[in-house]
Amino acid sequence: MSDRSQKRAKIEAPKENPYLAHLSPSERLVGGTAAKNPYGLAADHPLANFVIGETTAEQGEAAEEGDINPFTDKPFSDRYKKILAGRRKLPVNKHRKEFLDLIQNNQVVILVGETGSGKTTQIPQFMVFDELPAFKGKKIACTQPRRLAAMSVAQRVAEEMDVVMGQEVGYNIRFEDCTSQKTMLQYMTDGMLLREAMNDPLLSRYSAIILDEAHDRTLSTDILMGLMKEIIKKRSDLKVVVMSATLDAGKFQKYFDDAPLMSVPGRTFPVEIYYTPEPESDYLEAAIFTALQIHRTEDAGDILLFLTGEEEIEDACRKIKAEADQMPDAGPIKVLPLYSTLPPQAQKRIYEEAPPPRTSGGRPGRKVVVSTNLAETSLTIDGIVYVIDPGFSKQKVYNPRIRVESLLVSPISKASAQQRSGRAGRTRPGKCFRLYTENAFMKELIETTYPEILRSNLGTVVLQLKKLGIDDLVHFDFMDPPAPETLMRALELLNYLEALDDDGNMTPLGSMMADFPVDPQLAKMLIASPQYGCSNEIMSIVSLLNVPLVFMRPPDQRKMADEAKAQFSHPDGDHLSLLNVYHAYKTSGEDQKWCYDNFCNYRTLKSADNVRTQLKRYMERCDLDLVSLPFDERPKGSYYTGIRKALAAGYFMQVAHQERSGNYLTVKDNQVVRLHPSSCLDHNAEWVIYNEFVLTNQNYIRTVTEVKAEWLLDIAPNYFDLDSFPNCEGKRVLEKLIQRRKAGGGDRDRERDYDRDESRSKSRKSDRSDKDRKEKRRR
DNA sequence: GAGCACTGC
Repeated sequence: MSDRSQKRAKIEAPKENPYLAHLSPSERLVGGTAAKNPYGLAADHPLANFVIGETTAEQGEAAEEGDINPFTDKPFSDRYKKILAGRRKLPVNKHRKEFLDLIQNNQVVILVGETGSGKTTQIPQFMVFDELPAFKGKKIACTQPRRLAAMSVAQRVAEEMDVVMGQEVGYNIRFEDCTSQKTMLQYMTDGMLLREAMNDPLLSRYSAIILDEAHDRTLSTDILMGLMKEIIKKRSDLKVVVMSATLDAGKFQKYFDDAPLMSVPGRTFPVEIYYTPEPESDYLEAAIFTALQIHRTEDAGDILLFLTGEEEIEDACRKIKAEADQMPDAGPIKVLPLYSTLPPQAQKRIYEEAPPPRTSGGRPGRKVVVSTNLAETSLTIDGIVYVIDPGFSKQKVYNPRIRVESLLVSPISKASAQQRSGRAGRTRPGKCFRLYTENAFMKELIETTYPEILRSNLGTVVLQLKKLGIDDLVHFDFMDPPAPETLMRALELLNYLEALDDDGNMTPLGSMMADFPVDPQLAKMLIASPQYGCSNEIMSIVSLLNVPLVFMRPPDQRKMADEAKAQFSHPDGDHLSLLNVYHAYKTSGEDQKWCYDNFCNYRTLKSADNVRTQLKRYMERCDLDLVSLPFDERPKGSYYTGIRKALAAGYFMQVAHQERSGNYLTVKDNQVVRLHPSSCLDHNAEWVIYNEFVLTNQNYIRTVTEVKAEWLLDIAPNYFDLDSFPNCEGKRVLEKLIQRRKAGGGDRDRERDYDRDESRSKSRKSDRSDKDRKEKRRR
């Protein structure tokens, strides 16, 4: 006890300022001295007797049950009282005292709460009454991995506290800061808090930080947890609560040096689990069969089926619908797909009611939702009684050897299986059909899904850590330390980009790169772009690279869609086509109909424009010039040449060279790759840079633009140190080029670039017609 | 001649 009071020294009460008496407590706080503590409140104020860090559950509850809202000084509404009654029934409410005891006597508390426990809405409020953050000129933050959750929980809590959203309670997510000077409780995305930490490494604006959904183990949550361990050493006044849903809380507890753990039961209904007696050879077929079986034989109640991706889902939906419609002894069925790239209005259909029976008293109608992992955590569908879990999902994996991230259909974890089955018991008892054996569940499934940090390229993570002032990455206390090779790859990348020097220290350039909310390569490109006279264009291109594909291609209108896309094609590469699309979109007046007519995704373009506005703000903040080259500059083509050089300034490590065989080989790694068929690059380009390496049945490079070997040597001499190159044609070409330069032809070489550009474009046309003729002959 | 699980700044 005494230890704590030393840490959290009581604040001496200043004399109340009578001129502030007409203001609400939180308004009195802003900038005023009275604001510093609650003792500046009138004696009959609901919080008058509260001592920060020493309040009791009874005090908090009494204040909540009073007539006057202590944070606004307004009478509580009737709606508030109704909501309050509901809150009192949440499982977490019984643990208010226990929680306060723990948080008052410990700096870090781990809290395990199952779904429906109320932890996300109530715990932050418990803390508000104990911390009274506004009286200290501080705030309480509660992080969420997803934006939607941050927004909707904030909305809910604002209602529960009877305040206007964005005032005392608010949220802060990218593109939308819904907080004010008065905000004392702020929900936010974990990425947002991380970004804040990069500029305020002690997070001094907060008196308490709650990391919610920590079991999700997002990259940001993992970094934040490591950061919390650092910060609490330096800020004894900071309280930290780590909230998680799964049972592996012991791991969190251990990580935070045996912090106390509190467990709150959930409020869900029992779910009966069924396993298959034998392993299934074809999970898709088994899943469809099971869905139909349930539909024919089980009582009313909707079905949720988990599959791995869009194509599989659409396929399954068709088959289930077709077969169910053939069943004479079953009720009507409504089959609905759900995945993130589905347009929002199609996504909303999952909330539609199941169809009624064909005749009164007939077999029940049923809704079947066929979904990706989206329905496992991000979205909740009420009314689900039956869950079918084939046991697979697509997961990101990173291969540091070839530096490639890819998606792989993999078995899920036990935690994931549990989460899935839980979806059947939201509103009443349910059943979960696992399409694998109980033995497989027990012995083959891993406990929890590997955290993202073990499955990702860590370029951005390492840069962020450096920006946070963590110099010694090898000894940084990761909850799960990434493979040394993955860290090495990241350090190597950042060193070549000159974000880190040879000793691994962050350069001023690296510090600036970390400010941009994009991959390091793209950040480098943005920062270099003014030197190439084209920062306006690079901002547009980078924005489009940071949103999903803009080009729509409905299966039944492929030809039209491809024709529409061809209008934007630039012969030298896809990055320039993106620029064309952006420009056309802006010229259309950001017209939705124009997008529809041209097979462009309006929402995507709109969000790209949002991103661009943000990037522009960062560019200005970094004092980078916003410039364009004159379009009709002589020699011809220099406008696009400037842009391509700027692209190379960021992408010089993602280069492929075309061998005489016609194959492309990636530079240094010597992976055989092909241009993605969607590429608009229409001629044999010897050197290309690419945005993305897509690993499917074949190796593809996607979003590709032609560059010149000369540029690469100029831009990244360190990377193009040929001693480090494996033997290949590209290496020999570069060697010859270097020899020629040594012989003194360097500058003339560069002047001739543009001439060659023109001659190249001529030969390109003849290439094309050559090819066409050959095609015809073959037929 | 194609296949984008899901988030986030």
